[in-house]
Amino acid sequence: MAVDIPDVVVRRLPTYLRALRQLADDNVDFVSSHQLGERLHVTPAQIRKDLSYFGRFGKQGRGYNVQLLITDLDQILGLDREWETILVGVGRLGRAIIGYPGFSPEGFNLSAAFDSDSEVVGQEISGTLVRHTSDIPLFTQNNRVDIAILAVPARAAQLVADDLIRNGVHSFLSYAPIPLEVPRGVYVRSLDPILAMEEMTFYLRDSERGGWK
Amino acid sequence: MAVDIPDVVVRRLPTYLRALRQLADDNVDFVSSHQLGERLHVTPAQIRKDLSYFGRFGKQGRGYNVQLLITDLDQILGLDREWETILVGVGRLGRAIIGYPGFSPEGFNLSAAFDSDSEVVGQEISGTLVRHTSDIPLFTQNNRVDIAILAVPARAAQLVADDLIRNGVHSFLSYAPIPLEVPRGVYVRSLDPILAMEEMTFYLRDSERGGWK
DNA sequence: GAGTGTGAATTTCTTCACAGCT
DNA sequence: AGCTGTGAAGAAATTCACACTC
Repeated sequence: MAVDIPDVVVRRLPTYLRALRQLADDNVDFVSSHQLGERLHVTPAQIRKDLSYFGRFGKQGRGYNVQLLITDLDQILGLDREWETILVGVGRLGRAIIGYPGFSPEGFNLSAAFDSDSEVVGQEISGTLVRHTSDIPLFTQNNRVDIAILAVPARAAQLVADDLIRNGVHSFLSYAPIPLEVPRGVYVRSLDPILAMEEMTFYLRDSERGGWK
Repeated sequence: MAVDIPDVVVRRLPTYLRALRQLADDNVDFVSSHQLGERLHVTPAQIRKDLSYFGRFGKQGRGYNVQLLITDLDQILGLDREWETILVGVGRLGRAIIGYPGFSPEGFNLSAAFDSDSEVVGQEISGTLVRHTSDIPLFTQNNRVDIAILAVPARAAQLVADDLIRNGVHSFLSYAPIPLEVPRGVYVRSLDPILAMEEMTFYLRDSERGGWK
């Protein structure tokens, strides 16, 4: 049972995994924390320390076996299984998400899409049938839902999330530009372009042409 | 000249600003760090400390004047002006971004969109003409570009970024699921759904039904 | 010889606690 | 009386540095 892993560590693991997969594609067998760190702009010590929370994966003098470490990280991150996801909100962004080919290779299966607009309900988009949001309770009763992806307008996001939580969903990837208010034990990750942009403008603010760091 | 502001602080400011705007909409005149912190699940001390990096905005015994603090944060974050942005990649995601109504109220003006697919070049989407990526040099010569939003496939992202950097763009919001390799002085913020999902599955991994925190 | 794993040192970030202003 | 702003304390994260293993 994972006990006391700092959040920042968990946040870095997927990036390590991605770099390792790339190395594997390039038929690299072993990689040192130094080499990996160079690729990712992370110090070698950080990589070693991060991994040490989970076990001992390296070989002294050699580094890490790429394939083995991929397998281990897959298991640590829970990527050695399928995750059932649903999408709520089938507007322009929702459609882009449905059609996004990146989820399925990682084990994320989009099992259903929901919208409240009767215009779009009943349509099949990129192979997924769009259901009415009022069908959510029935669907969650009969189907496993591990993660809900929210692509609804800001004003609807909280209500939709509340509804999903009531129906047993406790993990969200939200594209809505508002902070969702959720009870303890519900996990939310937010992808908010506005927050990201506003953070950038701070650094851009008084730097016409480079060199503000 | 802003000197030594921790990154984490800058990352929180936009969330404060957002909450303050909401309070302003509700005609709240003054807010204490305690009240604001409660809304955002942040400790009052953190808010006070964060703001103290930039000046003294509060009134003892009263808290912060909401309107005034909004104005100050707007200025601190550089949101008291227009920012010229361009979009590269007009696929499904790119179209969603072009149509997203959230950017313009924050002062982000999408001045052009680019794609390499001749099918879409020349089309006007949500009022923005799509140009060919080969027009980027000419465009950047004649127009200010503060931030480029990348919505291109992973395999194209690095090349597109390199090209833009050569043409003087040094700030990116990237939706591509790869870590962009950029020279010093170029700022990249990445919105990567896969990384976010993989972080979540770690916490979900061995918790069927809540309580893993 | 090369590179891990890890306590210890260091740096960074957060919280405390209170003097001082309104 | 109430709440800010901030040094100082405390906690967390990162980096160092080296004993140890392959």
